[in-house]
Amino acid sequence: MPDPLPSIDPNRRPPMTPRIALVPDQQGRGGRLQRLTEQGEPVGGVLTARDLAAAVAELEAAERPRWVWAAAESAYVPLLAELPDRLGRCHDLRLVEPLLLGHEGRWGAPRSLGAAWARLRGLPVPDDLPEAGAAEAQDSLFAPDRLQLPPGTDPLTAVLAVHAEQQRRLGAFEDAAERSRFRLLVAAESAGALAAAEMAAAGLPWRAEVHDAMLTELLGPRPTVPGTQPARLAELSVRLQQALGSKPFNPDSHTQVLKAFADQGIRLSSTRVWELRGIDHPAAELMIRYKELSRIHSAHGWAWQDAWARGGRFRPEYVVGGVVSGRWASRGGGALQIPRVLRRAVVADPGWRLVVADAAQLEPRVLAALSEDAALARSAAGGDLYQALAATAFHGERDKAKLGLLGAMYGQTSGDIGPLLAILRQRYPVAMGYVEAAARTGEEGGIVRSRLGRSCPPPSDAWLDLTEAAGGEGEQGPRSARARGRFTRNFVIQASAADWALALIAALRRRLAELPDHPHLVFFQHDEVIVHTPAELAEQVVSAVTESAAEASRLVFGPTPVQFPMSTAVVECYADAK
DNA sequence: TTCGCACGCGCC
DNA sequence: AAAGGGCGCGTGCGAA
Repeated sequence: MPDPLPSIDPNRRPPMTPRIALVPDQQGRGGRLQRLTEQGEPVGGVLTARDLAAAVAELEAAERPRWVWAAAESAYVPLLAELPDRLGRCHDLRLVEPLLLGHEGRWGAPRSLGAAWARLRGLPVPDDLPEAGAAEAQDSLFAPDRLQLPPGTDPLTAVLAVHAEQQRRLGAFEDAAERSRFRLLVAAESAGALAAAEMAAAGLPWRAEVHDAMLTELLGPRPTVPGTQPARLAELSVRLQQALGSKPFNPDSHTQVLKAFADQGIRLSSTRVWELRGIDHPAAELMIRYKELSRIHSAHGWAWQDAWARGGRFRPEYVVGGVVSGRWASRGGGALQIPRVLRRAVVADPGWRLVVADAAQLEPRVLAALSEDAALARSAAGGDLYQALAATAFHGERDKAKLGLLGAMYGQTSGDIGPLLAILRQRYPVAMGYVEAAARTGEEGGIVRSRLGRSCPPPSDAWLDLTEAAGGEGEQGPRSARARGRFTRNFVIQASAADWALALIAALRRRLAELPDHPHLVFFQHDEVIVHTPAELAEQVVSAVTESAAEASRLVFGPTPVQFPMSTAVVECYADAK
């Protein structure tokens, strides 16, 4: 019986894509290949390749298979520089294993190839190694074998067995629609592994001289002696001490700052900027300015540039599935937290452009599609969702519509948001009922899942003890129960938005590969992508983005009146995109 | 000296 | 006036 939803497939020939397992040699450039059926049965013999990249490139061109490997870090990254074209599809065992474990309620079980192999064979299951950054792996001549296989185990044998087992578990979903969506999740997560490796290799174009000029303007010239404070910070530090009439103190120390203000009779509960803003004292403004500049210096200053943005590219490392909701995390350089002010340094190469695209109001649209609330879907049928919501329910007051909807998705209860939530509940009972049901499930210790089937973590033992002890007393249950309710309430939306974004990335990288001259993804941040492209292809890239968003919507949500518009900009500099 | 935590702020 | 989901990371600081 055909699945009700198609899987991601460039040639629209689902679902029988040829599969080839790929295992590189421990050293050298060779490796082994094994053709597989969909179920993971070997077909024919093992092919040994002296030049793995050449063999892979040839098979990719001829068959467009789905490559099966233990992990992209070990199987794809080393090949990347030698392949003439990107690979189209893969099944990444290391990423699929935790998706399956989570769905099976075996959250937290070790996820390496070796662990999956051990479970299959009834062997002692090795713990996962702590995550290692790329720099760490490169520095070590004897990088640990991250596959965690028992000594003497043939990696190809383990890859084949674990892959067959994963395919069996995927096929074991009883509900056909659920199975189909989870298969899509597996394909999309694996596509994420390809995209992440490619983006790390490409890097985000970064003009060090622009960055340097900005730092110099804000902070003063780069200190020649490492470890000394830039001039502006040192000046502010002195002026702070004068303003507070205090002995020298370290403005980076919360305790010392609190004490210095307290000596002036100003009692602060923290040194947060919003709290300082309410203080009528010259030192407060100086402190705020100091924190602004100090933050830029320590988080994205010259040291950061030396470490992460050399050779005209910022090269972070993306961690696919690094957040439980399915959002990506990053390791090194704070890739997902580039301050807006520094976007001036992100500049396309000469003759090239940046296509900056973000999904407008993604999360409320996801809520509309998930909950199938017809009234909310009408507001999400295009254009400005908050404005449409305001026109319908908030007398045109957009701010109130936005605040209310965000509050509903995050579980906010306090402040003057109550009346807004009441209006939303009355006008959009289906959508509000959806998030409230998710919250109740969480409060009761249950599990919720994203649209494609990514599971949230179960409550911890400590949480169970706490809520047990509280015995459901109190108006809304104990604090920890309500906190978990907020988490699961948000999880269904954030994780489903991540599902959609992964599908977008998968579709977009496929469409980009069809264009000449390799426009390529260089940045991905939750609901935003940047493509670096030859200028003459920019409009085609914009079309590819728009089409990919429509494809992602169709794949993840099926037929829905909800639109997921992308706002796109073709620019030379990232800072000009908004 | 090293490690882990709290804080605070950057991004979504 | 503060508030409410998810992260990474630099700094200070006390414990080990």
